[in-house]
Amino acid sequence: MTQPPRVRFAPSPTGSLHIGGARTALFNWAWARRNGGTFLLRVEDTDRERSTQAFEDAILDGLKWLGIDWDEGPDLGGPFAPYRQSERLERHRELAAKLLEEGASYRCFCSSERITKLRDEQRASGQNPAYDKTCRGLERAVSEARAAAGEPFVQRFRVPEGSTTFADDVRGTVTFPNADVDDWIMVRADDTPTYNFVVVCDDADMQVTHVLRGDDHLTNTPKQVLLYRALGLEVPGFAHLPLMLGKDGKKLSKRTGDTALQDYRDKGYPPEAVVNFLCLQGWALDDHTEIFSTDELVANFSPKDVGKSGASFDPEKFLWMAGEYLRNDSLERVTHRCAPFVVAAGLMTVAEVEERKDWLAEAVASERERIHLYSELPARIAYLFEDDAELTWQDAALKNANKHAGAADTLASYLAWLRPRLVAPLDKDALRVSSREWAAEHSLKIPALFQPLRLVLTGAAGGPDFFDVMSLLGPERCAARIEAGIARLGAG
RNA sequence: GGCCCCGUCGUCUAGUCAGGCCUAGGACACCAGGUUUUCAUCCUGGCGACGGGGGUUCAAAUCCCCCCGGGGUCACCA
Repeated sequence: MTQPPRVRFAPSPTGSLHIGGARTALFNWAWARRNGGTFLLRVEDTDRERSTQAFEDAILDGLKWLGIDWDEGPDLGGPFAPYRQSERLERHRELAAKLLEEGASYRCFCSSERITKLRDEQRASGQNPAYDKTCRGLERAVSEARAAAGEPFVQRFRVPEGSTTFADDVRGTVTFPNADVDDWIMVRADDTPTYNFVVVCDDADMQVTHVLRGDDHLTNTPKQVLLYRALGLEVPGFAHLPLMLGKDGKKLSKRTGDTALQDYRDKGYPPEAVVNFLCLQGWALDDHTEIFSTDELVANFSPKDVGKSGASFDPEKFLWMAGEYLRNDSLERVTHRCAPFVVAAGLMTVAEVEERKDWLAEAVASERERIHLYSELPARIAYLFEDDAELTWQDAALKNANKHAGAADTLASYLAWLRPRLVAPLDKDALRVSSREWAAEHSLKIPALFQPLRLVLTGAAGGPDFFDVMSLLGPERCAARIEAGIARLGAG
């Protein structure tokens, strides 16, 4: 290994962070961390119309949420500041002027109307749309004179003959015939530089050694490689990551569903699960490991191991993975992360969450194996917040209870026995055992007691062990629910 | 359409570079059992793929050719 790699993630703040972009960032970051390299962030905000500070903030926030940190960036600064493309305009112009001076690029006075017409005609006659190089042969004096006279022009790159080859860690050696590369525009008529131009200027200035980015940039690469050479710069290594596809097999787009990272955050996905799942789209730790930590990613990731084919996003597996993380994480952290959703659902206030932290943790513990996302908790524990006399009974639960004749009497009899044993804190294990004994002594099958009991305590057909529920409810509310239930069952 | 890329269970993938260890492994989903007071978790088992056709070879998911299918890209967007 030579120098530690310098890699970058360069989002444009024209929208929220896309999960495909998040994966690209993640791979870049992992590669840098694995090799003791540098991971930098550069904001590509050259599209002044659509770029906003709010999007930039949201993108950085999303990366942080995933646990990605960076060594240089718009917020941190660094040795190659500024890290916002719009702030590097002078440097871009300097390099553009140099290229023009050297003849590596040329002024093109063709109007955009002419170009559009040309393209239409080419397409109509079955040709490939490309600039016809009308201005390529303009003599320097003529070019200078027309520019001096105020005639508008763009600056085009003079693509040489031959072919362009570059190394790609994912695809191997890639070669494009230069004949297929258009004399592309570097600087627009309004004197602003275009993406393919600035990306090279900035990557070169920031001494980026490896460019890992989406596959959709593959055809831009020969243009950029040619530019590096024209600038007399060393060409970096590339790795074009296969695109993440939607269910329809097409490139994920904002239209086909939840592609914004923020959506997953809002939905209550654990960020660790998001990281893990994203990695699995195109990369695998080995032949059998599904769940792995960020540390394991960092210890093993290489762009050379990324697959070539696109991956269709599978929401079901994603949900499963979220559940895995939720079940295996510490109770404290799961509780902490569930709390905002409990508050948002109106079940508890922020103050209550703080005061009854242990109680909430107990509630989380009672339900965590039944949920996949933090956001699913409120609905599962809502029954604990209901009025004891008017608990909502689900049909399935009532049906189960009614399977047993004399359910109301059974409950009444059980409550008489239970009441003195309802204390706080509850010895759940002891009560579970003795309750079963009670049922046996009264010649009752276990379900004949427990199904009616589940109905009156939770109102649901399924749910946690109800000695957990009793503990959560506390002695008074527990008794109140059973009493109310007996009355309701008897009346029904 | 031109150029480029990709093609292993429905999905994510291991295996392809260095042909035999692959009667193709793991995971999600699905199905069937087991555990459990219920639901869920968990455990066991099952279902299920080398896109097709030709070669090369003693031997091909792996190498070659053709076909088919899918995708990306062709802006004074990034």
